[in-house]
Amino acid sequence: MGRGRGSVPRVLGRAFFARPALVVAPELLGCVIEHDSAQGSVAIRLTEVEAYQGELDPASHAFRGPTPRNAVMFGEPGFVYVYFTYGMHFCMNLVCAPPGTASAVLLRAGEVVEGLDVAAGRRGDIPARGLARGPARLTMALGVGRADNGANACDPASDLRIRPRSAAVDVAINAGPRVGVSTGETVPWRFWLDGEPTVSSYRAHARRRRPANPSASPSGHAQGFGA
DNA sequence: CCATAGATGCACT
DNA sequence: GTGCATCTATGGC
Repeated sequence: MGRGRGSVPRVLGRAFFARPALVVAPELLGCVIEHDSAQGSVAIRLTEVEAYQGELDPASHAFRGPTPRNAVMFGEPGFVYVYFTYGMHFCMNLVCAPPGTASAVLLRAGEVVEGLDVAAGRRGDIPARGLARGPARLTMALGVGRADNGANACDPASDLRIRPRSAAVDVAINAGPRVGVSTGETVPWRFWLDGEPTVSSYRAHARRRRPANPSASPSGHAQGFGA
């Protein structure tokens, strides 16, 4: 499904990912992640991502060096790092920077542009914009799990691959603090497309037994650059 | 819309 | 044992 007979899907190249996550992340907005499975293909146009800066980044799984779990992050750019969290959710990253540098971009949300029925079968009968609104929801809608850890998204023959933007991004790219992270960093490492209903609403990580922070931006559609 | 609680497996201290 | 790069259900406004 989704490709002409005998043609090969166009994918982003290794060189695109062989740069720091902070550079790659905003350029991924509008690109399309696609997964083939026995149930059919699902494609999602990315509307929200987050950069993780490996050993420089206290919030990164790679902050304390390589482990069996995060090994893929230290490997080839353009490969997929899938992790399991909260006892029930999978989230997926695209690895950035040359091997040895654990830089990666978390895919946080997107718009299902192909395989709507397949995605809905996995996520249930909810408004379409909610199918991939949130990193674990996006992964579920795609049908991605443990088995996809280490897949090469730059391989056109891969079941899990990343396509370039099919159209220019004609809205503002917003930047803000990451979700679930409290490192006190001043650099905004979360990026999203302005006005997208598929962007997950921002919550300043519901810390256990701590009052809500009234100074945090409560909206998923917060201000853009320099605002 | 917003806020909170509970679920639940596992990597790592 | 602790704490998750989270989600859903349920409650209030």
